[in-house]
Amino acid sequence: MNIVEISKVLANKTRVDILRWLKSPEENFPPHQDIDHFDDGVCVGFIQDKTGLSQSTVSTYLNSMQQANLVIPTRHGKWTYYRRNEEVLQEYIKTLKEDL
Amino acid sequence: MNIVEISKVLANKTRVDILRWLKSPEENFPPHQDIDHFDDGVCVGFIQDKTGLSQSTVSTYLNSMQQANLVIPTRHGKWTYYRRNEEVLQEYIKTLKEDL
DNA sequence: AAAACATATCTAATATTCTAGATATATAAA
DNA sequence: TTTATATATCTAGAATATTAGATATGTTTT
Repeated sequence: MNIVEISKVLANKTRVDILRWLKSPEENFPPHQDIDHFDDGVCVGFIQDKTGLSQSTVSTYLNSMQQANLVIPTRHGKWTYYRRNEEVLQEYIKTLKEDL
Repeated sequence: MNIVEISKVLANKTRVDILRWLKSPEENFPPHQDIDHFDDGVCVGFIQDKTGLSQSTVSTYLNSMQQANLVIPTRHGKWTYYRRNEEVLQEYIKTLKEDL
């Protein structure tokens, strides 16, 4: 867990928004086609629509968030679902509280 | 209090180090010339020495940290002392915990 | 097997950050 | 009141981040 790397992710409004949206997917996204839950998160296309940014930009953002271990991808057929990594998010906040 | 602006400050190792050093100045810096406490923080020169970076870079860093309200400057004669703004730091962590 | 769809990666242009040297300003010392 | 010291600001080059279009890859459908 790296404070600087995670802070870089949070240094962008869209990426912070994505993390917030993923906190309650049922409130922020339409239901998926094949499955009726958000246990593995939300597909890239839905996140892209919500941001209004290009597909490649959103994919790049999600990749950087994954590098920092803030989200976890799961492949379901042709879709990739992303969900929050609550452990790392908690650990980040705990580290800030204790070390910063 | 702006999550993105503060995260930008924390997205740099040196700036995180400075905040940590300022948490316990007596452990991290030599005593000042004119005063025998760190109530108003630490002068720029001491911080600069500890970072190993140029004077202008450190001054720029401290300025950005002040813009984000993470540190408070106080002028004492020809020196400027910087100390942490604990309220804003606490508020940032609280906001992350609640909103993120 | 070909076409369609979802996502990832590559490429490149633009914007921002990083960093230091030079210069300016403010205060103290001689 | 000139000189020295501490810090801030200006300028500019290098590095990194932002962003989208084009292309590649993997999966499903026909």
